[in-house]
This record gives sequence, C-alpha cells and structure tokens, in this order.
Amino acid sequence: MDGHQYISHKEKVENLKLQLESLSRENENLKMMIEVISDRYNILQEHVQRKTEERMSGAITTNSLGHGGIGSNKMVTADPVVKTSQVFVRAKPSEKSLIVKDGFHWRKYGQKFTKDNPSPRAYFKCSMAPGCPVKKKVQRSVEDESILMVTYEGEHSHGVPYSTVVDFSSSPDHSLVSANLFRSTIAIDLTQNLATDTKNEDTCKRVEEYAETLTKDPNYMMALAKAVAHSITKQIIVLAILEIDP
DNA sequence: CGTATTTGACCAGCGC
DNA sequence: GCGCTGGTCAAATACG
Ligand SMILES: [Zn+2]
Repeated sequence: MDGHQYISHKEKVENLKLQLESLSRENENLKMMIEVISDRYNILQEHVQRKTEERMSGAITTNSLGHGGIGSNKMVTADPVVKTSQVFVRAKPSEKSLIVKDGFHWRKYGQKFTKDNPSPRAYFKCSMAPGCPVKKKVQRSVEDESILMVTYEGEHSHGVPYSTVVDFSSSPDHSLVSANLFRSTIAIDLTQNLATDTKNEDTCKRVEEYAETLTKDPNYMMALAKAVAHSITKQIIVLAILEIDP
C-alpha cells in the first residue's frame, strides 16, 4: 500500500525533474535567443541612427543654402535645457577605480583632482552611438568613500542598451548587480522628479535612503520585476514582428 | 594593429 | 591682466 504511494511519489518526482530539465533547456535557448535578438536590435538601432543623421545633414545643407538676408533671426537652439541628473550608487568593494558597468559604453576623456574632494573626478562620454551627447562625471563622495556620485548630463540619441537586461541574468552574482542597477534607475527617476525644487545634498541622501527601503520591500521588488518582465516581453514581441516582416 | 585609457597641456569663466 | 579652477583635447601609452 505504502509502496504504491512511494512509487507514485517517486514517479512524480522523476516527472517533475524531467520537466524542470526541459524547462531549463528551454530557458537557456530563450536566453540565447534574447542575446542574439538584442544584438540585432542594437545593430538596427545604429543603422536607423545613421540614416536619420544623413537625412538631417542633407536637410540642413539644403536649408542653409536658402539663407537670405531676410531673417537675422538666429535660430538659437535652446541648448541650455540639458537635463542633468545626479545619482548616488554604492561602490563595489572590489572595484578600485570608477565604475563603468551601468549598461552604456563610456569613453573616458579626463580626470581631475578637485579643490574640495581628495578623490579625483573622472569624465566620461557615451560611445554607444556616434554623436551621442551624453556625458557623465564620477567622483567618490567626500564623507563616505564607498559612495560614488555620478552626474549624468543630456539624453541618449539612440536606443537604450537592451543588453543590460541580459547581463543581469548572465552575471555570476546577479543579485548584487541587479540590485545596484535597479537602485540606480530608481534614483534617476526620483532625482529627475525632485530636481526642480531643491538641489541640496540632504535631499539626495534622502533619495538614496528611500531607494534603499524600496529595494528592501519584497512587494515593490516583485512589482518592479513584473513591470520589467512585461516591458521585456513587449520588446521581444516587437522585435519578432520586425524580424518576420522583411 | 586598432582601439581605449592616461595624463599633462590647454581653454574658458570668474573673482579680484 | 592674473591666478585659480573645472572641463576638454590630444599625444603618448597600454591593452587585447
Ligand atoms: Zn548614449
């Protein structure tokens, strides 16, 4: 009697094991597909960027040909509205130098010692797409050496680096990395909302604390993961359609 | 060999 | 103008 039950249980376990195995394989395959697709997506994005740039430059040249003496209205491009956002990020204890791993590709173009901070400040420019104007400054916090102060400036003229999502799962200690990246994105959003009224350090610190409490809340993390997954699947669907269409 | 980083030179703004 | 400071350039160098 018990033997039958035991056997059936054993069978169930074996069955579940097999299912798990096949699901794991499927998961691996899907991961690989995501990687490939994101790769192609980035390439396509690059092409689109180049094409629009070509078209823009052509339009500008044809436009500038017809510049009579009429106007004198200088097209002062409202550049002053460059969105800057400050982000506090926990420094990885292992990293000796300034971070680079936030999903974009940065080319370092300078490093200076500043008057009011013993640690140097590094200057980066986004190099994911040619002509992307985004820059960032990275400097350790004065009082807490394990806090990195990152200042992003401008908006990317290309698609967001979709491959970062893939990096989450493929990273050896993905929990740490993903926590850091999630927090950084949260901090970006919050600082952008708060940047209009106040700009002192206390609010920034409070933002960081707030983000930390958020990441500790399991419900919030679950909702966030759900949202991220949803956006991912949406992107995948779009990409699949694009792939079928041509 | 092509590309990314390093690092001193260089420049622009500001207070005096 | 002068010196200081934060930001950028670019030649040299390191790296894979
Ligand atoms: Zn960019």
